[in-house]
Amino acid sequence: MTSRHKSCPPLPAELRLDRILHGECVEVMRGLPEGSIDCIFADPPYNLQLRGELRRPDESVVDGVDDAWDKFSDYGAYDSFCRDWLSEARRLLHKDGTIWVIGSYHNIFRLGTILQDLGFWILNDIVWRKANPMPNFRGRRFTNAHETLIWAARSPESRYRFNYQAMKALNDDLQMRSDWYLPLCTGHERLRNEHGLKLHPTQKPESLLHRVILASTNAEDVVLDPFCGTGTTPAVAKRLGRHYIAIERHPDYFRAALARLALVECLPSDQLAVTPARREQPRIPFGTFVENGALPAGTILSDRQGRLKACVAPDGTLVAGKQRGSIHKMGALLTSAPSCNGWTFWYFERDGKQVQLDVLRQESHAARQVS
Amino acid sequence: MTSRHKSCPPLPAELRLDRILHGECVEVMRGLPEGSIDCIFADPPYNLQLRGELRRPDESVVDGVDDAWDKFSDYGAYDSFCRDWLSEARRLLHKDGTIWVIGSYHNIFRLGTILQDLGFWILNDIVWRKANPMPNFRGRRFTNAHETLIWAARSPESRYRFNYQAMKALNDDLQMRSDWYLPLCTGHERLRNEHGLKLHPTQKPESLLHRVILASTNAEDVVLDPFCGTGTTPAVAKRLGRHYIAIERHPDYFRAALARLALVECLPSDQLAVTPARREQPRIPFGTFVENGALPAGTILSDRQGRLKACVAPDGTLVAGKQRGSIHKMGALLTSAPSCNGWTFWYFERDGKQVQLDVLRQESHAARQVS
DNA sequence: GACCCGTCTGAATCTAACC
DNA sequence: GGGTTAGATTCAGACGGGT
Repeated sequence: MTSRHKSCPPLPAELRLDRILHGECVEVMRGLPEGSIDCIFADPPYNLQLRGELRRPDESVVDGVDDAWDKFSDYGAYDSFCRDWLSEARRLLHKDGTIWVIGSYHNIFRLGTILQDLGFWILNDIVWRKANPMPNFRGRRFTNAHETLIWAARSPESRYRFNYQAMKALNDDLQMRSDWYLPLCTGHERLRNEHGLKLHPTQKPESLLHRVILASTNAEDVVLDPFCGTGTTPAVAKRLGRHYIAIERHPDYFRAALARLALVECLPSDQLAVTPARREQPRIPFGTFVENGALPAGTILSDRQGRLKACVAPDGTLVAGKQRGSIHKMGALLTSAPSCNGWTFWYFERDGKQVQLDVLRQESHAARQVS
Repeated sequence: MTSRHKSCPPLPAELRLDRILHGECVEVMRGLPEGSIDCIFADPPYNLQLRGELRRPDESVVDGVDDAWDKFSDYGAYDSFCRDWLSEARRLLHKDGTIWVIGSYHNIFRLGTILQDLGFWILNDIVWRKANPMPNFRGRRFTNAHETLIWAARSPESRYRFNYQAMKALNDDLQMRSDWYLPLCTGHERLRNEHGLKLHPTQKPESLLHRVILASTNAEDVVLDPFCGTGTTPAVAKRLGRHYIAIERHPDYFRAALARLALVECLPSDQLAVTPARREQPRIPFGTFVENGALPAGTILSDRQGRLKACVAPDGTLVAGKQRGSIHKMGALLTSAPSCNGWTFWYFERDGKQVQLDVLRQESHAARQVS
């Protein structure tokens, strides 16, 4: 990529850098000069359409998002809102600039379609796999354990920046994949008010922004966040030696972001080094081997002596007589033991020999390159 | 969910099950009866932005790749094609039916938007994390290591099927998350022609369909795949004891699918069962245990901490002070909770120990199985 | 200080059968 | 079809207090 700082005329006088601006995002963006931004990160309202109160099994109430800023009358209103701010975003982007947007299934398909329709060129969709998502309390869906980011260049012709080697280094010298495993923003990082309540319902973790900014910008590039909330994007940008412009409408969030930024210092330039990636523990559910046909449903397992037998069901449970349960539970049940490691207890037949279940897991670990 | 097989009039004579149909998907779908399908899996053509040559869904080549109008017209043509087949899909779906679509960032945002606009209700977006994705050779993007599935009900009011316990069992007794780690279709599973070349460019792994079908259908449900390719969906459906209707246009794929299905056998019905939903187990009224003397009238129940007490009345209600009601209502009343599961809330004394009420019910279920 | 245990919480479109 | 009620339903991680 030819950097803006090399290929373009000097910045217009009206672009003052490293500021958080208080106001409506589209209005404020209209006041910024065309082509002046290298990278945009945007975390717009999700239009969640939540219907009622949700309680955990222990009857405690989930403190969900019920703020007015997330409510839209219908898809049309949401689309119109997004076309407006994304059009402004495209005007502000340098011709080689890129944009990141984050969302969930409620809104990400609208965002992706509008990006494509406006002429952006999608480079990747990235999955933020949450280490500690909220469970599905009613057991009616899969646990919603991820959010999606779209990374797009201003146009198909953009010679965009991608710090390939930095991403590879961040991932133990393997190419960085499109699925990122990161924890939620909790603990001390989560900003709280004087009552100890979260200040913002959806504060993003700095680790996420760290990876985004490190991947797609250079030091001294200009990063814009039109919905900056409590200031995660400008905070990480500042720490990593990038310039920032951030916009926030809500006075509480705006004040919190100002205070937060005052405490952030830019890393010395010789320390803008990568942080090590957290590797996930590879855990392989037994059901995996039923799905992939290594142990198809109907297979008979036995214990080492061949005295106890059980049949594999399509969902990875074992069945013996009228009883059904996991490999561990059934091992315990049939031996009247308080507990049992099903991986080492059960055997299956392969090439006429009895093979311990755990062998499958070991083989799978060996084959598995990236967790 | 009330199954189609219980709540609906008999299938029209024209719905002949367990067939692969040769033809254009929309045309063939038009010939099938409304509301006759329980679940649809669709892997439509991705078709966009490939190798500088753009093709419309009808395979005609779009020229003028650099022309903005043609790009728009290409998205428009793709959208129009998808609105057509998704509208037919919605007509065919039973009111409580669900649909799965799979795609990549090239098309999944168009699909998601159209699904929402047509009135489908998204339940989850699922990320298929590929165990062995193709690396990014040019080092200009993140390794594209996943595809996205959208799971949606026909409408927000659909009482859709989700085999929660089976999915939990498949994942070592933890809720199944929205990110699935599965290998690509390779090796013996990959269909090849006489030259050893892969027969279909994007054959999906059976493990993916196993999870999809197990999660969202019952045995004997009807599964439709409008773009069945080499027949992965009908093959897994048949093995798992589901009915199928599959559509394929390309004669080579159609023939391969026919040959493949001829070799697939359905699992014996006693091996098809998965962990049942507790909701679907036979209900046992609490009063049963008062009648049969297991908990005679006059028995004192307490909560787990032993702080709240209530007395069992002859009709199976509980009495505390001036208040009387079901085990659930009294648990809710005494804790000021909006609701309460009395089975797990109340304890009684047996052999000097506090035993949860639900244990009685479990013992009764177990006894019922044996008899 | 180390460890255990109980408590709290997170972008959530979160019930279904019966009368 | 609407209202009522039975009863199904949670995982990881941070934090704080007690041993």
